[in-house]
Amino acid sequence: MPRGTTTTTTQRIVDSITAAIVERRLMPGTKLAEQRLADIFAVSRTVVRQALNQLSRDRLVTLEPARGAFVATPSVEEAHQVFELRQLLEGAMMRLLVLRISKVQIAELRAHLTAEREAIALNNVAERTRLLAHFHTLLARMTGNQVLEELQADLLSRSSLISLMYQSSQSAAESSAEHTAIVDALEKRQLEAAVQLAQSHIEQVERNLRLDPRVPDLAEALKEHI
Amino acid sequence: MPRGTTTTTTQRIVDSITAAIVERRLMPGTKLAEQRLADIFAVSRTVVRQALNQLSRDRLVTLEPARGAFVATPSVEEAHQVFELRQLLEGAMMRLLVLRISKVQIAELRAHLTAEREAIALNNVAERTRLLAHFHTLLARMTGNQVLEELQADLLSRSSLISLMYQSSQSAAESSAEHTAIVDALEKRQLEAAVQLAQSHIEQVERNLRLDPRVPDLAEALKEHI
DNA sequence: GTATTCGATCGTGTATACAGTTTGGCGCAC
DNA sequence: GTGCGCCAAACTGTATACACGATCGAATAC
Repeated sequence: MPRGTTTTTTQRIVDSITAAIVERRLMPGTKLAEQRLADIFAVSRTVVRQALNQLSRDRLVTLEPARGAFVATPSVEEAHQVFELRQLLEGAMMRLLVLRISKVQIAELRAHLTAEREAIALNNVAERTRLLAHFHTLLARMTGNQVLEELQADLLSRSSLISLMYQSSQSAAESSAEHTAIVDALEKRQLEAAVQLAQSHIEQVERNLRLDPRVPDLAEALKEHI
Repeated sequence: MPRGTTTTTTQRIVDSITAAIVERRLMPGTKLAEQRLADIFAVSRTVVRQALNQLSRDRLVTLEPARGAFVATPSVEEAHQVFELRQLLEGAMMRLLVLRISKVQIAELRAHLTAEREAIALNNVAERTRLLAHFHTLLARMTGNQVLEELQADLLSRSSLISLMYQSSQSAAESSAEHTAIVDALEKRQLEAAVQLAQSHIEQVERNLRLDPRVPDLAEALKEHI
């Protein structure tokens, strides 16, 4: 299809596969054969390859030479490193935001918090998951630093994959309460409190992953079916 | 050079172009036509396209739809954002390293500092530039966090492009002295001093860029030639 | 019955072909 | 002489073709 939307074709496939991964329709480790994807999206392998390359840069899929593309299976170590970096970054962001954040932005955050609580009250799982992640995107955006915002988006998508791989037992209500505490601290310009709250929030998210008892996927899968 | 040890054809071309950009053989704004690159590297456009896509993800080239690839010309704003993020990150790294760094690692840093001073004494410009950047790679590596290390590599390559675009008037000797002060603070586990030194070092690097008098390239170019 | 090797099939890696768009130049009108 | 428009060359975006390598199964040897 050579028509107009030239640049969006690849992106459409990237978005589609990303959504499929995040929404658990594609489980970690799943093979992504180029021709099958090409058939599904009614494009050539060329475009699919570009999409897979992008996804591999986002660490959502891994490319094994001469073997193909697979939905990424982040290791426990990688998971820890991602969350450690997020912890550093959120702390640093607080230092910026305490100085910079405006009343309008605080109001925007409050509105977001309300939306979070609504989705939780309605038990709208998909929406509440999206909103809980989007809170962090908002914070990054409010620094006014687009490079930082892009980095945050990167880390969030990786976190998303990690969370669904190591099923999180996180309580959404607790998360939202922690978000509220962070906004409170920001509003009062309490630097140390904001940093502390933001960092322990991320720590909490990581702690609620089932990281410890994991064994390689293969062994575990076999155990189930003896 | 940021990327891993995979020696595929595509990676070879990415590395080659990256080197050319960093070593100023390809100036910002230069058009990178696919067929010409394909001829030069004796491969097909397919491979060149993959390489250009990777480079655009690294922000070393920009892809304009239906127009082609160009060596990136980071804006003043983007430059500032990159350095702001680096400042945050280096500060955060200091907090980790003050807790984690070992005597062996300190020794490694000392050895590196010696190499820096040698290159400066010999006026070996290429080597001293490489070493001054590599100091920051080393710090990132010593956190033991590979995700952080990759991010740092990314930011350093972008900084490199920025530095050569907005010709830095940085004194290499001063930079190296600041590096030494950072290592001293780390060795003595002086948290606040280390953070302060690391951040003001990055600030210094940014301050030595010719960022201020810049206007959009077009307007400036016209001004010169009235 | 188990292990090993060989062959077929499938899939990736690269090259090439084709269609559509942008760009720069030439000519024509004013 | 200047400005506008049209045409051709060049280039990008996508599809297709082909070759090499990997994976899996079957058949054979032990």
